[in-house]
Amino acid sequence: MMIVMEKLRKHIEEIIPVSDGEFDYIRTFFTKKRVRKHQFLIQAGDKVPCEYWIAYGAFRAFYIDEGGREHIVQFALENSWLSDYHAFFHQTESTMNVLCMEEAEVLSLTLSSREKLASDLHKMEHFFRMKVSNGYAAQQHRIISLLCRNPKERYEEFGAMFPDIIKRIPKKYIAEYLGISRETLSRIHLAQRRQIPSKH
Amino acid sequence: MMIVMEKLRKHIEEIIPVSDGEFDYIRTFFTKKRVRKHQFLIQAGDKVPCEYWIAYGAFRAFYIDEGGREHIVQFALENSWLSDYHAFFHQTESTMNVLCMEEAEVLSLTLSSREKLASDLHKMEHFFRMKVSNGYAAQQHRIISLLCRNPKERYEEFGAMFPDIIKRIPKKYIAEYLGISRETLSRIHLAQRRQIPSKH
DNA sequence: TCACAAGTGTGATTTGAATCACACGCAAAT
DNA sequence: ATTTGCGTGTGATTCAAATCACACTTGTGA
Repeated sequence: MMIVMEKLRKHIEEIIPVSDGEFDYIRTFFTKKRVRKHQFLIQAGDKVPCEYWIAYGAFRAFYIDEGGREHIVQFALENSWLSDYHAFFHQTESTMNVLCMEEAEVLSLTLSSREKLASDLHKMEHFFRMKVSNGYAAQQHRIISLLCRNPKERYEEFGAMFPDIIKRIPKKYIAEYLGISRETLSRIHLAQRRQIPSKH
Repeated sequence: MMIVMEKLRKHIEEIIPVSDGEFDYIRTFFTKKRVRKHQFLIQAGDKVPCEYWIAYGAFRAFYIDEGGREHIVQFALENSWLSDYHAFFHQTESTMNVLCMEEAEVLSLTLSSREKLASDLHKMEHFFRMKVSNGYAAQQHRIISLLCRNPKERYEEFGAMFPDIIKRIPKKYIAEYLGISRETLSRIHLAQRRQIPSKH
């Protein structure tokens, strides 16, 4: 649908101005894809030719450890970019899985397209730099949170930062993101509900 | 010293080719600074006008939590870039401290210089994008390590990835980086020495 | 060179969170 | 409409790592 491309344009224009002519060029690099719930966008062991921009829908990117436990690396809702970036940049096999949690529409961008876009249009190089810089700062925040805060504090901070995710995503996955057991998060969550009695 | 600038040029040329003329321009944005052991490069509460490239020396960037405990965000040895990037990008007050651990020489770059350099020279925009992309991937690795691995595994992984840091930096700081208590790391370390008897 | 600080080792004790085990309600698939 | 599975709540138990307490060793600045 046209709407998806228009949405991408809006997203890009949050960082850089884009003329009609430029966007006609930019759009040619992207390929639209519909993804259904429970479908994998990336599976561990796959080559990772693309990164994805989420027009709408919800994904989780997770890593499975030796013991078979899932650990969530990233949640991605609309307007997020998503891939196994290590595998994507180095064109190696993925160590991560990316699974669709809500029916989605995404635009994919291959590495060569991305690099061509960045080298052809200085402003797109700038756009990608800004995006990854923000991601870097956000990840640093998460590292500090993992190092400094206990489960309760991490959950509260997460809730304050991402109220939309708390509402949409099952708690068990929030627990996997925060490095907390399902049960511990349930008890924290209960304690919170006791403090703030329901408003209806 | 000239040598420092030459070293910077080599560092940049690992990513992009740079002509003599270009480098004469690039170098004008950087300011050399000597830093002594125990000196702060950034203190929590300071404005953060610059990021720094380490020509030689060693720094630790750490965050102090409410309980007064230090948590190490980054070690930076020669050829690393270092700042409180959140505060730097947003030109707000630092929440981190950066302390010199070994006499150092650094080149500082203000935010406006950095952005001018990136917008004047497309290839420098590319350079900075590559740098931050690599940092992003490295941080993601660290997050996965914090989520998936126990203290022993984290220490062993760290040792395998950064043998130079293990040698140069006191173990107590490694512990703070890994989110482990000093004592636990000491016991892990002892267990390792028992397994691999000393070679002399 | 001497004294004090910083870093490390090691035992005993405590504790926060994981794990185990089970029940219950709701959503989705047939 | 009903069965199956997924997400959640909750108690009992275990356990890994933090904390506490102290000694020893090394580095270093006056």
